[in-house]
Amino acid sequence: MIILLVEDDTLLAAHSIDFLAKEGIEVDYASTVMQAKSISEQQRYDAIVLDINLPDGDGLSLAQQWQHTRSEPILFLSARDTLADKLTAFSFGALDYLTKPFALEELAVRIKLLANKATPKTNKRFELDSLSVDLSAKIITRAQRVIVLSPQQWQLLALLIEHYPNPVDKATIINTIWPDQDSNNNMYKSLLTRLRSNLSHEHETPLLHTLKKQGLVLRRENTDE
Amino acid sequence: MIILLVEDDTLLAAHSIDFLAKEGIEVDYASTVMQAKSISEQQRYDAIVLDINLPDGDGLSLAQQWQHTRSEPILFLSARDTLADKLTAFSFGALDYLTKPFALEELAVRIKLLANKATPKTNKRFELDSLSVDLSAKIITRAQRVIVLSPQQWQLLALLIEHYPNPVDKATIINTIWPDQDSNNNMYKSLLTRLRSNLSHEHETPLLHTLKKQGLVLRRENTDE
DNA sequence: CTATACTGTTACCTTACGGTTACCTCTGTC
DNA sequence: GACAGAGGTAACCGTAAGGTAACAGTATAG
Repeated sequence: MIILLVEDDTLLAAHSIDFLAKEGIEVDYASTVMQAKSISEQQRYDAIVLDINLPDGDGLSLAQQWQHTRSEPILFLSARDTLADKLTAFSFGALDYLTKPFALEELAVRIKLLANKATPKTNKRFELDSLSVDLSAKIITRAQRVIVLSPQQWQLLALLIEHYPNPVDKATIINTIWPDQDSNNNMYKSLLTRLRSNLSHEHETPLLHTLKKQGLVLRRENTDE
Repeated sequence: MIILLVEDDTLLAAHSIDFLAKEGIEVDYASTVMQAKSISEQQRYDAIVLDINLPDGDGLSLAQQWQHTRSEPILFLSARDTLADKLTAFSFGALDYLTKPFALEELAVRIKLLANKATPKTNKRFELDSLSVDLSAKIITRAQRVIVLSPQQWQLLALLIEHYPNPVDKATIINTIWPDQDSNNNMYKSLLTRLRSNLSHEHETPLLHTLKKQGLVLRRENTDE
């Protein structure tokens, strides 16, 4: 079992890593948002433990960015123990929240629980029509042809796959891809056109359908009459 | 979503039930171990919330008994906040542990998380005659034929399904679909005609019936008053 | 420093959604 | 029987939401 720990208190981190090792939990460690991003690039974890206060940003926005590109369960650590803090964290995709100071034993137990819950989701492959997506390797093919997507396009596709076969609300998409930006409808339209054109070359059946006023779906059938 | 709450503090229980109801969580309630056992006999829950200290036993042993007979995720409540207490609870199969006093909001969030983990999203379906509606995926079929509805028509159909098998008052419909607008009766009539024509092509039996002066119903036959 | 890719921006096109109107049927009441 | 009032249908059409293409600014690589 391997987790990612992002925590700027190096002493606490050292103790944690030490203790978790005894519990059979391997730890990748980062002390800043920047580090966390680069370290985690090529790795899949069983869980991610995020401190909220970090020197170059905060764990919350990091979690938000990862919410739809990564599938790891997230546990937040924070000295802040007000209800508002906790609710915010959960709304950012946290699956658990531990206030400092905490016992390392409890952290270990909760990590193990999160990791166990996540394991049944080992199936990391998505198939629809002639489209095939490897979510962990980030490789997409359509009818034997390899497709390369830009970061934004990948984010959108991952979001749609995550909700498949249900549609995703346009507002949700915009909030996910442009978390802080002012929501510009044109950016959304452009992104959509681009993803569409990449996913279906030539005369392949379109897979991205928008339900007016309701959102965007990934489906096979052409729902025309 | 329905949960089982076992808690001997009736005041706390009442508040909790009240609050959870507002969050859309239905609660079966028991104040003792005995009660909990008999109430839960025939029911499957999305999660179980157990107080540890109970008048006729303790939540821990209850959890232990259920460990192999029931599959629901368990969250413990307790005023005891020592590490040992927590570790014990987790070793008895707890998936979460909340120390009293706690905020009802946090309880609600954690319950929802537990319930989600347990149930890998099953979409809500509605079936009537040859009509089949997937409310999450927003797919409608009538006798294998896919039906596409406009946003307003969706809203209306969803509203009717929500109240099925009861009729929905015309005023309610108008207020739902045109919340701020001035209620124009013609708009209502148009919408209704359009939805009807979409739902039953050709000679299929009509499913939308208006009961004079009472409202609109989804029904198989016109079994009027 | 050039080349390339990615994304934000603009301008324009197309479609079908939904409001409007006109007219029809049916039922009940005086 | 005529009229009122509710419910139902069909057609018309302005408009906004959705879709596309081309351009520009910025980064990143080589």
